Amino acid sequence: MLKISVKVQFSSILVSYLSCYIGAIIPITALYKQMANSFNSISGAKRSLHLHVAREIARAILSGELAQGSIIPSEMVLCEQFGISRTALREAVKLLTSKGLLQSRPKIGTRVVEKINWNFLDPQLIEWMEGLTDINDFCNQFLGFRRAIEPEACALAAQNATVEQRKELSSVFQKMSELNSAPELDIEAWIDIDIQFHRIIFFSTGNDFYLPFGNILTTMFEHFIAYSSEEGGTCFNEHRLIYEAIMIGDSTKARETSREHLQSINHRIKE
Amino acid sequence: MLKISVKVQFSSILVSYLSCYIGAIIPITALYKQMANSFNSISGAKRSLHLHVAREIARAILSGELAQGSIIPSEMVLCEQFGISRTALREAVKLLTSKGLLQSRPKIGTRVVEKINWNFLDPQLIEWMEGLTDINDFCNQFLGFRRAIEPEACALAAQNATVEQRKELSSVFQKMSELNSAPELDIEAWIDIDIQFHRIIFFSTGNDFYLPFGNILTTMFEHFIAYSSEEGGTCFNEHRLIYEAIMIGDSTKARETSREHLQSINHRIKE
DNA sequence: CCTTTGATAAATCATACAAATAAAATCAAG
DNA sequence: CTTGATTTTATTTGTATGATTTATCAAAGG
Repeated sequence: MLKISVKVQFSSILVSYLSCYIGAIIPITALYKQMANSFNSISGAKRSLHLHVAREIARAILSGELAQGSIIPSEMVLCEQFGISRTALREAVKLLTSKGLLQSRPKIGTRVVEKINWNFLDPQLIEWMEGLTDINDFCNQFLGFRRAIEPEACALAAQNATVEQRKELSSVFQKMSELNSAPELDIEAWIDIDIQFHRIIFFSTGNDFYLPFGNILTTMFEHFIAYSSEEGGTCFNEHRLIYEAIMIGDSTKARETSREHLQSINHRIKE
Repeated sequence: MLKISVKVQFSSILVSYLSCYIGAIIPITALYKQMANSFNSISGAKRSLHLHVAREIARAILSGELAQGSIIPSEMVLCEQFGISRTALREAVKLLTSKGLLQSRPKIGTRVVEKINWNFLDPQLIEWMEGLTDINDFCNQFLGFRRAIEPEACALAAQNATVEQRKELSSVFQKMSELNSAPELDIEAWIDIDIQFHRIIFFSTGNDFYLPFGNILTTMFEHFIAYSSEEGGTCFNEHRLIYEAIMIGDSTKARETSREHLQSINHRIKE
């Protein structure tokens, strides 16, 4: 713990933010250690101190409480407020710098970068948005994005998937088929296998730029998108069409079926 | 500088890597400070020590010298090899962890994550690939990726661009037109304005998920893709068609013209 | 087979010093 | 006295280092 005298004047923004999310009076270290276990299970994101702090700062940025272009409080001030060492804080800042949220220079301080430069395609960043945006709008934007990516990915997969990948896709589809024919839909299992289905397609494109979308899709499904049982049922046929097109290597058909699939679905929102 | 005695046995992989890229004998700190100025101008990436180290480690991973799933040498060993403090090394590792390249746990060490989880859509990561991949293949993959993203982005921009964004696009197109009608094509200026043209389109989609592609495209153009003068000429008409479609809000036409543009181009490779 | 214990590597803390630079203070020329 | 250039100073991030804590594997012991 730092021993310098407390400066009374500091960013009112972050203070209000802190009191909102953590409570500014109790030293965060104690509070954190107290909560560590209960939080661990929720998202697995609080294992390390710097990650916890990074998340808090990121959410302050994403929510707009720390305005774009503004200078956040200096390292010393933040260390006090979070009750952590400079090492931990700096690692948190480095993490956010890497994602395009912050940028720091000597004497100037650490600045919140313009939204234009935020790396929205980072799964961790997407996770951190939970509860900060209008989920409905967010999911619709994501859908508008999937409509660009997935049809092309399916077309490429139909063309480039290796034998092993086709086998894997086949076995996943098999499980999908079993789940679908069961008397009652096991939603948990369906979500899991649905994610796997789409992941394999991205990995089968033979194009490195499509790889990250497997994780992005997974994050979105696990944090923002919910299923209804009817939907799972109706979706199966569409998945079958995509599957068949990829397996026979018909890229045009794969693109078409995927496009139709994405036109028909309407993401259900969590909670 | 660490004062512990040098352990003779360490990862031969990283050693060979080091001797290859930096030279293992001279302390890196000195060497780095010597090179700092000359490097600064090249990419601006060497300003800080941890960033420099992060880049080196990242390139060792991207090139495959540090195998996926393998454990990299411990902090102490790496500190010695790079001649830096643990602080700097840890910040470098945090940076790479944030990009999905590394993951570290107590007692285990720091592991290279599977390629599946690498964040290929991070501009910095793309920058670091310079010289490590077959550029031709890399650019073709990128083209296969643009073919998915850009037509949709153009369609969305036609639909959602604000008045200010349309004005901005218009002014950029104006400059494009001037450059095109000049007796001799100013390639530098054309690249610059071409990048701006596409950036504005991404920013005009009204969809946050498209925002990162502005920077990705910029990075690719600046580091991997070269222009020939004839190409700039033939491209102008295609840009005009896209521009007009967006300005009149015809999303279908915007999608089509963009698609045609991407079908016709054949990325020229740098050098 | 299960539990305990020890060794090890990362995680965090605390402190010191270096480097960069914005802003203030100083100096020089008109 | 004013103005512009220059130097100095103060502040903030950057780097280094050693101590301490925590998590986890692995081996010893019940």
